Amino acid sequence: MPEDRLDVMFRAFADRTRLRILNVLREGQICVGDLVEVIKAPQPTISRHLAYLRRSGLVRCEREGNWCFYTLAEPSSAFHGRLLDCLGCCLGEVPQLRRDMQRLGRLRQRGGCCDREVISARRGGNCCANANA
Amino acid sequence: MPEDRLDVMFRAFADRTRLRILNVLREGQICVGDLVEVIKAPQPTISRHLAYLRRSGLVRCEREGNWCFYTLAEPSSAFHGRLLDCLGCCLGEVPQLRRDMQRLGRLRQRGGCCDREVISARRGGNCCANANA
DNA sequence: CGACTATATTCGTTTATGCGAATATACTTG
DNA sequence: CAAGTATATTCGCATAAACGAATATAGTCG
Repeated sequence: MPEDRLDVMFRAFADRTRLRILNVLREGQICVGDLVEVIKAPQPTISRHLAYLRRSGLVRCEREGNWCFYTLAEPSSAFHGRLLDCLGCCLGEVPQLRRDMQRLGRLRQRGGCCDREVISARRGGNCCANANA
Repeated sequence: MPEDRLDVMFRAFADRTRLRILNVLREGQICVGDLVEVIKAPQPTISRHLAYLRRSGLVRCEREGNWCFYTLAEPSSAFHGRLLDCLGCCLGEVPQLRRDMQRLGRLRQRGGCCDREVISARRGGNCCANANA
């Protein structure tokens, strides 16, 4: 366990985009495309922050077909656990996080980009508003 | 209460020197000169980090004659409280913090730079190894 | 295998952050 | 008020961190 793991974790929380991602993950697993929708940031930005969070040990990623589902990692130490407690308190202090939760709720209702039914119903047009194609 | 107060607090913890200062403050109030001794960093560096911590609301400062005594601020929110809980866990994960505590202990034994007895006993030579004079 | 979708990474640039050196300020004491 | 001590701030620089744009990779499906 590297000596600076702790600094890296604190830094993860110190960036607003990463904090928002972590907060969204509290509601359970989510795929990258849905995160892009909820956070409303470009996909590469989200992926880069997710990479940071992976390296820091705060999130885990599980691939399923084309999709990568991210979840909060199980606390690996007392410190890690307390940090997640902080996360729980953030909602009360940052309106932006509440707005994210609202968007997440609406997204869940209509089915995210990796929802099987949604996918089969969809003819053309891709999931996460990639400006690429 | 500014919207980004929370980010600022997280960032306070994300710097190793500031984390060390906060950890030392858990033992009670301390003057800047003693902090310089314990952390073993130049005085302007310490003062700059203390300024950051003051602005973030994490520490308070009380002047007494020539000395400024710093203490951890009372938690101003649930979030703030949880953040301090994290701080308590850091000791178990960062050996450097334990070494700081040892230096602090030894310093307390022989009396810090603002110890009245030490001051009166001292003839010439200043407190905090300022390279200025 | 080729087209397509979802996600990840790289590159170049901008911006934020920390530091050393120098200096300023606040207070005390003679 | 002058000298001395403790602390704070400013400035210039070096490094780190975040971002947009472009591109690469991994998987699916026909």
